[in-house]
Amino acid sequence: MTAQQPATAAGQTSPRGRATVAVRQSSLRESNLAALVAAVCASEVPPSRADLAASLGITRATASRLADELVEAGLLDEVTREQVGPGRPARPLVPGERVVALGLSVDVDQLLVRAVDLRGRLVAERAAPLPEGDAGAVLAGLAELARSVRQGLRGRIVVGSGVAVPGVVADRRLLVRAPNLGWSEVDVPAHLPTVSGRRAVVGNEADLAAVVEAEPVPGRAGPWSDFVHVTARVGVGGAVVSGGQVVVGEHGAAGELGHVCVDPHGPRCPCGSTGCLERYAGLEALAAASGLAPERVATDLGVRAAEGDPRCAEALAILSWSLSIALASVVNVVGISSVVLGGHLAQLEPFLHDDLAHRLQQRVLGSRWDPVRLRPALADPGVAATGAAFLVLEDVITSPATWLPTVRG
Amino acid sequence: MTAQQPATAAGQTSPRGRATVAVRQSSLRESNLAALVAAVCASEVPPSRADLAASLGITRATASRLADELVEAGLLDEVTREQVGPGRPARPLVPGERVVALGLSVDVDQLLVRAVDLRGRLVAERAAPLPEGDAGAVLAGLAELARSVRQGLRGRIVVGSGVAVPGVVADRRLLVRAPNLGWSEVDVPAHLPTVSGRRAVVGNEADLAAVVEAEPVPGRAGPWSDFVHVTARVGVGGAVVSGGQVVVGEHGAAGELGHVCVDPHGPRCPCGSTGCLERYAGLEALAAASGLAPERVATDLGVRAAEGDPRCAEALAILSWSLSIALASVVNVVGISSVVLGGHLAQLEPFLHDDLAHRLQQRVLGSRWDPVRLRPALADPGVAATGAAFLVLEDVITSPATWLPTVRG
DNA sequence: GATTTAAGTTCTACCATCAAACTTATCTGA
DNA sequence: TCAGATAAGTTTGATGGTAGAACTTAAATC
Repeated sequence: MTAQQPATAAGQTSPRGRATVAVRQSSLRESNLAALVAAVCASEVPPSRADLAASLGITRATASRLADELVEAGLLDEVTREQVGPGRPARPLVPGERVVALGLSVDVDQLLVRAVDLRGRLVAERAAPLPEGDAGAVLAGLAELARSVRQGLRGRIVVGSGVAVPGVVADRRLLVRAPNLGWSEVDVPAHLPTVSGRRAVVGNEADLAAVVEAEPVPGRAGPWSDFVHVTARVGVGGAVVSGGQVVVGEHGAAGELGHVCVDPHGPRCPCGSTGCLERYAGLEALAAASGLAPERVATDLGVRAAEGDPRCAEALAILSWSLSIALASVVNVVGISSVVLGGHLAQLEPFLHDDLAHRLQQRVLGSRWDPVRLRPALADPGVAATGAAFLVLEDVITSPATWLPTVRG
Repeated sequence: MTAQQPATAAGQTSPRGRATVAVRQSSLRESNLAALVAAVCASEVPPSRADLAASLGITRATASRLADELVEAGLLDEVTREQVGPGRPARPLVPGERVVALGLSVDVDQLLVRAVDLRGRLVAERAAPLPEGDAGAVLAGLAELARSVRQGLRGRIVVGSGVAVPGVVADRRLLVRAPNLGWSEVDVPAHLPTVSGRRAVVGNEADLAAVVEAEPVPGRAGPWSDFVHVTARVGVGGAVVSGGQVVVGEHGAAGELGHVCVDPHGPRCPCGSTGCLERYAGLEALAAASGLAPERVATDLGVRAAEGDPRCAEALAILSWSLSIALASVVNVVGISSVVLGGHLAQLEPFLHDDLAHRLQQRVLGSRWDPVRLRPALADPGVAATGAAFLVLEDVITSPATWLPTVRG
C-alpha cells in the first residue's frame, strides 16, 4: 500500500526503473529544484546556497537562482546563522515552515487529524470518537474534523491531505477491504474535500507508521533504512521497509506478518490457515495465556513476568518463541536484519529483547556475520496520521516545481 | 544480490529514490539516449524514428539525431521492413546484434561461459568441468574458458562480462561466502580479465536465473514482473522479484527460501534452526523419503507417484505440504502472488501444481481476491550464465552514452 | 583601515531540445 | 505514366537552462 512512487530525478520510469518518457529542458530544471529541496530537507545543519552548489555539483549561480525561486514560493526559508569565520556570512536554508500537510486517520475507535509542516513538526491536532454508521458517515465526520483543523491554518500553504486506514489500499486511493471496520471497496478520496485542488492520498496505517519510523522528519533518513516493522495490537500487522521505501507488493497487500505460519500443527485461524503468528502474538492470545485483561497486557505483562508470575512468564515465552520463528523466516527471505517492534510489542520490548534476540540469532542464516538488531517503535499512538501527512510532504519534496508560480514571460 | 541499480532517467539518486546530484545539459542527452535504447529493446515490433519520437514525447528531429548516433555506434541496427502503406518507408530499429556480453558461471560441478547479444540470442557457449583446487585455481580456469569464447567474437562489441556464483554477493563484486564451494571473501573480478577495460560484475546464481525469468530478452518485460522464484537442487534457494527487480536485501543475502521454517518441531538443520524448508524439499530429503537415487528424483518422482508408488506419493505429498507452508508465509509478507518453480521443482511442477495451488489457496490471505499463480521455470540448466550476461547488457541499456564515441569538437 | 576570505550575483557562452518548414520515398488513382 | 497524397526523415533557427568566469558584498583578521 502507500505506493511510494519510485521517484526519479527526471521523467517517468517504468516499474522496471527505465525511462519511458524522454526528458526536456524544463524537466532538467524541475529535477534540480527537487534535488535542492531534498538536500535542504536531508541536511542536519541548514546549508547555504554555496553548500548546496558544492554538494549537488552545480555552479553557485544555478543553485542561487533555483534557491531564490523556492524561497520566494515559501518552500524554503532563509535563517540567519551566527558568524563562524571570515567571509561574507551565509544565509542558510531550511524547509519552509509555512508548508503544511494534513494527516487524517481512521482507526477502529477514533478519528484523528493532524497538521504537520515540512520540518516535520506537529502544528495542530484534533481527535474525535468514531461516528456511528457506514463508511460514508464515518468519512463525513472525518471531513468535518479536517475542515475544523484547516480553519486554524490561515497563512499556511496547505499542500494536501493524506489518510491512514486499517486495510488494504490500492493505487493510493481505493480501500479494497478493512476487516476491522467492515468496509470494502471504498473510494476514500471521493468522500473527502480536496486540498488546493488535490485529492487526498490513502495509505495503510501500518505502512504509514513505518514511513515515519524510516524518516522521522520528511526527507531526512532515520537511523535505519532497512527494517521489518511488526505491529501487534488486536491483530498483528507489519511492513517491510527496504532502502527507506515501504515494500507494497503486487496489489498493495504486503506486510501481512500476522499470518506467517509459526506452527502448521498450531491452532486454527479465522483466515483459513493454522498456527498463524496472530494466534500467538495477538492481544486475545496474550490475554488468554497470561490471564490478564486485554487492556492490561501491554502495561502489565512484562512487569508481572519479571516479578515471577508463572502464567505471565509463560505467555511472554510463547510470544518470544512465536515471534522468533516468524521473524526469522521474514528476515531470511527479505534479507533485512533489523526489526522494529510496535503496538503492545513496543512496551514489551525491554522484557522481550534479550530472549528474542538470542532465538533469532539461532534461526537467522546470516546472523553470524550480521546479528539481528531489535528496537521498539516510536511511542506515539497517532503515528499513522503523521505518516499520512508525510506522504503528501514527500510528494512536495519530490516535485516542488508543482508548487512554484509558473511565470512564463 | 545482483544489485540491480535503481536506474533513473537522469542523475544519481539516494537509496530513498531522491536525487542527490543535480543534472546538467549532458545528462539530458544521456537520459534520452537511454530512453531510446530502452524503447527499442522493449518493443515487440521494431519502431521507426518517428514511432520513437511519438512514444517518448520528443520531436522527430531529436529522436532522429539520437538514433543516428546509436546506429553509428552499433548499439542499434537498422532493418528494412516491407512497405505497408503510403508515405516514405520507415527504417525500423532493433537492438544492435554486434553488441554482446559474456556470461560466466561457476557451479558445484562445472564452469560455463556464454556470449549473449543485445537481442538476447545465445551467440556462443563453452563448458568445462570444475578444476581442482582453491578459488584462485577455479577462477583461473574460468578466465581461460572466457578467453577461448572471446576468440570467436571478432567483429563484435564485447561490452563486459558477468559472473554467476552460488553464494552471497556484496556490491556486485565480493563473494562473501559460498558454502557449497567452500569459498569465502573472494574478490571474484580480481581473478578475471577485464573486458573493454571494465571489471566483471558478480551476482548470485538464483537471482540471475530470476532476472532471465523476469526479462527473457534484455530490456523487454516477460509475462510476470512480480514473483517468488524457488529453486530446489541440492539445497533450496530462491529470489523475490518485485516490479521486475530482484529484491537484494540489506547485505545481498535475500531470498533464502530454503531456511524458512516449515515446522518448528521438525528435523534439525545444519544452519542451526529446526524444520527448515530445505529439510523437506531438498534433494537429500526427497531421495530419502521416496527411496529413489538422488539423480533420479527430478525425472522419476512424479511419474512413480502417479503410477501409484506409495513412497513416492508420500514424498510428493510432503514436498507439496512443506512448500505450501513456506510459500504462503513469503507470499503474505511480500504481497506477491505468483510463484515460479525451478530446479527439480520445475520438472515436478505438473505433478505438484493442483495440490500445491489448493493448499496455497487456503493459507494465503489475499487468495480469495487474487489466487496464487504457479509456473515452472525455464528449462535451461545454464540460465544463470545468461542472467550474468544480461546483467551487463542491462547496464548498456541503462547508460548507452558510455558506449558512444565522445566527439567533442 | 587595508587585507583576506567566502557568499552570493551578473554576464556571456554553450548545448540539447523544440517548432516549423523542407526534402525524400513510397503508394494511390486517374 | 504521372500528379497527388501520405508519412518518414532532415534542416534551420529559436528557446531555455546550466557552465564558467569575473564581479560585488559582507564579515573576520591583522
